[in-house]
Amino acid sequence: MEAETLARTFTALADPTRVAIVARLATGDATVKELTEPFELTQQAVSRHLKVLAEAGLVTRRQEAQARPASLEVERLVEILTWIDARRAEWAARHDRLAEHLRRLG
Amino acid sequence: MEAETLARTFTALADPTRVAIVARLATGDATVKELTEPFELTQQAVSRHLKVLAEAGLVTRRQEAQARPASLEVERLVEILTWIDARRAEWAARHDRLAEHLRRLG
DNA sequence: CCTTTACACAACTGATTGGTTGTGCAAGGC
DNA sequence: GCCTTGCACAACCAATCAGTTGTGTAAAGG
Repeated sequence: MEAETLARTFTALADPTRVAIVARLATGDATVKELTEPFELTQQAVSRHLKVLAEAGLVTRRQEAQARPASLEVERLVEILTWIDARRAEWAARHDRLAEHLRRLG
Repeated sequence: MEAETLARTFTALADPTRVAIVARLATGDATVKELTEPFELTQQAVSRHLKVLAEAGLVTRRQEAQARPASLEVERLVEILTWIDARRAEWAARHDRLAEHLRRLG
């Protein structure tokens, strides 16, 4: 994944409230109303946070009578997971080579 | 991990340049000078990005003559990885239950 | 010593962010 | 038809951010 796309996803998660919302949505869908109370925010604030998450592709919305429940898009999270694991692997490979080098020397 | 700590880490990665710097550091340590050219930034800009990454614990600096090379702190990345995987697991468990439910019905 | 190298700190600027209040609107219940 | 519910859009505000230029400084080389 390119740096820009990834940064956009990270930007959406660069806020404690949104991180908490994502954690909440992992346990089940929720409406704006349902998120308003626990997070002590106005309905508008929650609505905006969900919009940011939706624009980053971390969340999808659907219509259900007057309500518009939000669903977590786990695919997006997995993309981050994949990227991080790739970096971790590069890092680990480098450190393995270093250890091997030191082993040969000693 | 709490939402706030995690958001701080995500904030550091909420910029394409810093994501690219992290990717670069995964392949080996680098000085400010070495990062300036490929990213077409001033020395000061790179220095600031590294400071943000360091404050988030994603990078450490060390002194080496006049230079101050930056090292990736893979531990921090692993913390993100762990958190995301936990959310993914919750989400998956929920969807398994739903599938089971539908299977029983059908 | 004096210069060069590699870097950090400070002040400034324009853009973005997270929050607010105010308002509008579509879907149901009565 | 009217009221309530659930939500989104718009305007505004203070704070933060990413970048710039300008300047200071510690370490190494001549």
